[in-house]
Parts: sequence; C-alpha cells; structure tokens
Amino acid sequence: MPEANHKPTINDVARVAGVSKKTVSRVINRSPLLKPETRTKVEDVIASLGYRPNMQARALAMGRNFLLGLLHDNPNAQTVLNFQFGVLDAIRDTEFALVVRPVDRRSPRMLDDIRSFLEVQRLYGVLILPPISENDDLANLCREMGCGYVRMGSAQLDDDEHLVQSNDRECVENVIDHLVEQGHRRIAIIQGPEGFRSAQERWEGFSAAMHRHGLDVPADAIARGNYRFDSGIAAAEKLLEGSFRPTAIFASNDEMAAGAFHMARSRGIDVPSELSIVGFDDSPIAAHIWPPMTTVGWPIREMAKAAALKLIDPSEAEAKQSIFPARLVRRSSVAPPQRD
Amino acid sequence: MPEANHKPTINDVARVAGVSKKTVSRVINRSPLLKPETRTKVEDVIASLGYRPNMQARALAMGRNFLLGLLHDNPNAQTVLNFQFGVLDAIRDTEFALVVRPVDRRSPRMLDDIRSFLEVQRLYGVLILPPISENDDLANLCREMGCGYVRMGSAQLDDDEHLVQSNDRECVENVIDHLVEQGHRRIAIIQGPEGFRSAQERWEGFSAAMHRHGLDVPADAIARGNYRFDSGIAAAEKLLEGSFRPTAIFASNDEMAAGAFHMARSRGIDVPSELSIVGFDDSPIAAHIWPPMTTVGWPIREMAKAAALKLIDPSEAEAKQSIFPARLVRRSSVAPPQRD
DNA sequence: TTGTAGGCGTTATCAT
DNA sequence: ATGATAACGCCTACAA
Repeated sequence: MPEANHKPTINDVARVAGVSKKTVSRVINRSPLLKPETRTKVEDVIASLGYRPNMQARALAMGRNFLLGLLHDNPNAQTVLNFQFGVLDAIRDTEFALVVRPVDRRSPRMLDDIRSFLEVQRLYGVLILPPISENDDLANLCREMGCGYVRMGSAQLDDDEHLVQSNDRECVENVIDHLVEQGHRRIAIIQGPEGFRSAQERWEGFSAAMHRHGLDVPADAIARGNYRFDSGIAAAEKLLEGSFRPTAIFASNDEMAAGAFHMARSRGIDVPSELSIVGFDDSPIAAHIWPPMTTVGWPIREMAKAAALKLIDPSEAEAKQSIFPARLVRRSSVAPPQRD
Repeated sequence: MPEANHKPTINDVARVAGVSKKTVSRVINRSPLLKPETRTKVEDVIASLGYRPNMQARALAMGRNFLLGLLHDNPNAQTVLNFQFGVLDAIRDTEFALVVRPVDRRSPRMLDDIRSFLEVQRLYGVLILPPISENDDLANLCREMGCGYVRMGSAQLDDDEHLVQSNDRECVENVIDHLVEQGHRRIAIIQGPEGFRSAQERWEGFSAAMHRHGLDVPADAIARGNYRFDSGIAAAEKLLEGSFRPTAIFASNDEMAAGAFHMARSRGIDVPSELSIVGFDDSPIAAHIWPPMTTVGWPIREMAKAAALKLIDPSEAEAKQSIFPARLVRRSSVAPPQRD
C-alpha cells in the first residue's frame, strides 16, 4: 500500500494496478501498443491515487525539459504580452510552461548568452519574435543545439515547420489603396529602422502600391524612424517641413504614428481634416489617442498559439496555416484631403 | 579520461580532480566546509572541462526547480513587461529562469489551476503582481505547497520577507497638493475598481489630502472606473455632466486618464486650460497622448528586481528596502484653473 | 503486449 | 574535511 503521506510515484501506480512501471510509463506517454483494458485500468488507478508524473524526473531521463522559451527583443510591450497569451492558449492543460528571455540584439555576446541559456535549461523549443527572429545565426544555433524553434516573421524566413508569418507587404498595399480611394495623392511614409525585415516589407508594400497607382514617391516623402515614439515625431517634422506637403502619412508602426499625431497637434494641424495618418500594429495606443487611429491589426495571439503548437504537437500543427493575414482597422484618422 | 564527445558530468570533474563527486557537489553548492585548496582545485577542473551542472538532475534530487514564476492578472502590458525585465535583472548570470503564468482572477478554478501548476513545475518561488497579489488565499496556497513567494502591492499585505511595496497613498496626496498649489479647488476623482487594494489606497490618499486642504468631495466629484480606457471615458462623462464642474480630475490610472482626455476632446474641452488631468502609473501612453500627461511613476523594474532577489538570495535582500517610493512626473496636462 | 535491468546526473546520509 | 552508497522518479533497450 502506498504511503499516505507521500505523493504517489510511478511505482505506487504500478503496484496498485498490478503492472510494471514501464506499463504505467507507456500510459503516460500514450504509447499505442497497449491493450485498451490495461490502459483504462492504469488510468483508473492514476486518477484514484491522484498521481502526477514528476516533470523533473522526466526531464532528466529524456534530456529535455517541458519548457517553451520565448526569445524576444521587441520594443512593443503589447505585442510581447499578446504573444505570451497566445502561447499560453496553446499550452493550457498541458504539462508545458513558458519561460521568457528578453535578449539584447546589440550585445556582441547575445548568441553566447542564448547558447548558455539553452544549454542550461534544455528547453523543449523556443519561439522567436521579431526582430531577432530574422537572425539566421540564431536559428542555426537552435538547430545545432537540438532545440526546436519557430520563428515569427513578416517574410519567408524559414521553412514552414519553423515559421509563422504575417503578410505585412500586402496589408500596406491595402492601406495605400484605402488612402487613394479617399482621394489622397501625396502620401508620405515613415519607415521603420534599417535592418528590420518588417520595415523593409512595409516599405515595399508602400512602394509597390504607390507605383501601381502611378503616384510619385520623391525623397521628401520618405522619412526613417526606429519604431519608437520620438522618432515618429522627428520623422513627421521632416515630412511636414519638406516641399512634398503630404496630405496623408503612413507610419510603419503605431508608436511612430502616435509621434506623428503629436507633431501635427503641436503645429496646429488637424487630424484627419488637414492630415490623414495610418499606423501599423493596432496596439492599444491606436485606439486611445485622439482621434482614434486607423491602422493595421494582425492576429498575434493566434500566431503565437500556432507557433507553440508547431513545437509541441507538430502533427496537429502542420495541417494549419502558417501565414496569418492582417487586416485594415478603420477608425477616424483618415479623411479625404482638403482641396488646395 | 572523459569522453571527448560528451558533455562533462560531475563524475568527469571528480575523476579528473581526484576527488569524490560529493566534493564537487559541495563546490557547486558553495558548502562552507571545504578546504580552500580543494575548492580551487575543483574549480580549476570545472573551468578547464567547461562543466555545467545539469539543472534537470539537480531539480530531481532537490525536489525543486530553478525556476521563478510570475503570476499575474494585470491589464497593463507595460507594467507586466517591465516587471519581467526587473526579474531578469535579478537572475542574470544565475542558473534561474523566469516562467510566466497569466491567470484569470474571475475564474472559480483559479486557485486549483495555480495549485496544479505549482505541483507540476515545482517552482523555486513565485512573484505575484497586483491585483491577485492581494489575494491571501493564494499566498496561503504557496505556503502550504512549500513554494516561496513575494507579493507586490500598494499596502502592507504581508510581512517584509514576502512583500515589495509602493506608497500609492502618499503619492496621490502629493498629486492633490500639486493641484491645489496650482489653484484648483474643485478636484474630482476617477476611482479604480472595487476590491482592488491599489484603488482603495489611491482613493484614501485623495480623500485625506482633500480633507487636509479643507476641500469638499461631494458625490458628484466621484466616479468609479475599472482601470480600463473605456471606463475612463464613461467616468469622465459623468463627472463633466454633474453639477460639481471640476477644474481638475485625478484618475486612478493612466488608461482611465487617457479616457478622460478622450472625453474632454470629444466635448471640445481643452486640456489643460479648461480641465487639468492627472493619471497614475507613468505608462507609455501618458507620454504619448496630447498634451503629455502629468502622472505618478513608480519604479516597477527595481521593485521586481528586489522581489526576485528576496526569493533567490534572501540574505542579500533582507538588508534592502521593501518600500519603493513613487514620484510625481510633471508634464503638460496640469495648468491653473480658469477663473469663473 | 508487457516486464526486467540499467542509466540519466545530481544530492543526502552517514560514515571515516 | 571528504567519500561510498543509496536515493530521486522516470525512460530506453532489450528480453519474453
């Protein structure tokens, strides 16, 4: 009889069920070669004893932990948190847990740090957020260390097994189409930082759509930011001071768009009657500033869930989509341009 | 000779150093009863072999993992993320990792879910964010399960060993003092949700300061929100429509304050010339809306670091502070009231 | 389909 | 101050 004051182990279950512990192990691991009646018998004992497999022992025996890692260097808190929620959606009611690991893209030791982290924690797999998801050396490191990984990106960074993807380029094209429909011809862009794939994709979507509509994109219509609020202010200032005189600005993310709002207001320019602004991300600030901002929303939580599923249940996941379409969220920061 | 193609284990170190593995174990665990020369000898071998203790094996042998858990049900993404960064500051260059666990305060299964989580993961300890940090049942659960815990709160929720605290009440008093100095007499408040200790503390600070200044707080000067943007809109509407006609509004957090901005603008009321607004949290939106918002900032990252330290290194931490003062961040949403 | 023996890498006990 | 031996709870290989 098992000790009343100890947590039951696999041995207790085996003894009570009258089988070997290997059989119990097979039940735990869903081995297909078990007689159904044996399985149910063991399952009953497990339930009646309240047995829970010890994760630490499993981790030791199998050489890997039941932990998913989240590697990120993303400046947007809401993005990171939504991603965490999505992963949690996927691992709910499993034995997995999520460990987070912010990293510093600019540190020369970043890869060594991550290697050390993976060595020590022996993660089941890692999820990698942009922008470091674009780093191929990091992906190779994961491969080399036998650690599963899924990257999240705005382009075809890897094969389907290792990627969930958004369609930034197409979405920005839709943004421009929307602006043109409203009558805008002089549309400026605030680009994201150099070296960010998402920034490049958004720029290419902008550029392609403008070209398709036969619209000019002179140097005066382009300003570069770094995805942060302050850089949006500076970029908008440059745009508003140049000779291009845009009637609409597309900012490559919401923070910079909010900076553009800020600059417009501080110059007494009304949004949207005198200037239309569109952002990207549909982060909370887009809905909270005045006027509420038209932007592009992408299903980050669903993407995160899909990414986690690819790691913990590849067979389930492979049938699912790997590209997740974003959509235009129309609010009140776009209006037809004033005639001039 | 250790196998060249295997990761070195404690046995390899023991063999090369010519000691028993228990001695190596003592070195790893900083046992005080070791001859210094033995220690250095072993340490040299560890370094030359590149040996890293296997966390899974340690976890099994010691019955607890080297994982810190973050339990939260906090609506503010920036708060949660900053807290994560703070914890990471504390565990950097240690073998600890951070696992995150959002929970649902409203679910009747919450405590059972957490119990199950703690049972499976055998965490070293957990950090608990407001508002669930105020739940004493949860703290008792941690105790009962032998899991370390530190709560973060705006009041004396627990003893020093299990708490890092902010001084919300005092800060709100400072806010009111500031408003009164500017000449405001009719100051309204948007309260946080019932049952939140932070909301209560902020209310009490407001109430105490108003009383101290001999200022009235009629029912018309009070509206309750739920810490979310939309509730800030509704609360501000109630306040602006009542007979109190406030010249200043203190909102119990920035999101609701942003909602108040929103409502003011939609009614053509200028902030700050016609209405002053102060928030609480110093979240990014405070700096990003127009005009930039005066608010209260608290050192969440430092608090998180201190909380994590209490868990992993109590002797170090006990000398440190447990109360972290917040401070008024003056920006542009406060101005003297118009005479009327 | 099920069981036996052995191993995963560490820490704990109790000697010496 | 150090070591031999036995846990810790599970999984894999191989045998039956």
